[in-house]
Amino acid sequence: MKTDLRVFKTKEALRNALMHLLEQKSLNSISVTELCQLAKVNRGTFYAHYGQVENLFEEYFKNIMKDLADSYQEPYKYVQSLLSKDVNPATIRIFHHIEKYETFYRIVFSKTVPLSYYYLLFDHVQSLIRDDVSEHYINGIDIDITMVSAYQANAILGLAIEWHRQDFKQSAEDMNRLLVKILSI
Amino acid sequence: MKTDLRVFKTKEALRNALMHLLEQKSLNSISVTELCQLAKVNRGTFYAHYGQVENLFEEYFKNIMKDLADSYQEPYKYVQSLLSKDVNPATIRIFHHIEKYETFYRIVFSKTVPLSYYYLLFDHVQSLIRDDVSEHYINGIDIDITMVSAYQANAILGLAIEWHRQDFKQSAEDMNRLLVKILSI
DNA sequence: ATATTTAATGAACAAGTGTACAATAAAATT
DNA sequence: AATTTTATTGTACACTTGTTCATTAAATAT
Repeated sequence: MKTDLRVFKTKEALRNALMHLLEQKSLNSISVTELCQLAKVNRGTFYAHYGQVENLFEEYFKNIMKDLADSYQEPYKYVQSLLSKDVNPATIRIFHHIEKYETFYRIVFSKTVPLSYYYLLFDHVQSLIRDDVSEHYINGIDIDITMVSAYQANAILGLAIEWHRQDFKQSAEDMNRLLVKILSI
Repeated sequence: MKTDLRVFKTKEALRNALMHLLEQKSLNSISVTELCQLAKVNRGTFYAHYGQVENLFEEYFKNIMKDLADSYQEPYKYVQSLLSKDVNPATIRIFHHIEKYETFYRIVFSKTVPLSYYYLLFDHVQSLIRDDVSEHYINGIDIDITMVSAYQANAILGLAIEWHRQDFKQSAEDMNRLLVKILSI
């Protein structure tokens, strides 16, 4: 069953309005009322689809996460010059992905945003890493793969947080080199 | 200049009211109105001190972070049986600290809470780790200590997140053993 | 093309938000 | 103990939130 054209239109209008507002103010300061006024959508209609502004943002979020997964599938362009036994290409791609969607990640890493966004990001990175980890450490029987991937995924996100904190002044390539250096310690 | 007794009383009343409410409902669902009704404090008075319920919570937060720092100063009770060249006692104390304040950390790690709490926690862990890191890697000249400590601090918090996600079913000792095992890989 | 389905609208509601200000009362100062 | 300072209170205001429901209108199905 395909979605009703009217639903598609209102969702699109709301999505566009949100994008415009996000250029001016932070996510948590955007009210349902002003969003609906800009989108020319009835407030009741908004509540029929989303409970709060954050839920609308999460739809956009999912698109970005899809790109993260897609870029993981891509040929490993960036790993050739950065050979190191412990580095896997997936982690290396992450900084380029963040650089590509910098505007988005400035929101995701901003203080006022709910922790749930970080968790969504964490989940994706963790699952990308889990595969590589499980292949690596199949021999060590009683090691908790979930915990190891949680450890490694969040370690890399720690670099991303610090990168954001330093206003993304380094290039994605810089971050790659840094990660390889840390892993080689 | 010491704080006015009235200010102390109202802040105390609000703090107590918040603690009672947090046992029943989540932080983000507590309204200023109900908080003030329970605390028997005028709503205007609340706004004179805090802008939102979260700001009140952050005062409580600072006390917990003080304990985290204090426990770092304590004799290293827990490290004797867990000797490993790369493990430092500070990181090992963290899981016991989290276990001690489990109720609190269930809030800090909950999805609806703003990312700022995670950052406050991150900051403290990072600064605890930074000292050990800088002592370790003084020889490697061009390594960014801030980035390395961000990496390691968040790695450990990754374990904490996964611990929380699994409802703290492991003991703090279990988590210590796990961390040592991961670091020894 | 017409009938049917259903999404969007507008209006109205109780409740919470954030702010302002004069009146009051509690604490600090003399 | 009397005076001054200032935090708290009560009240009011315009606004946002989240929900409900009958009406309208757009899309789908016949």
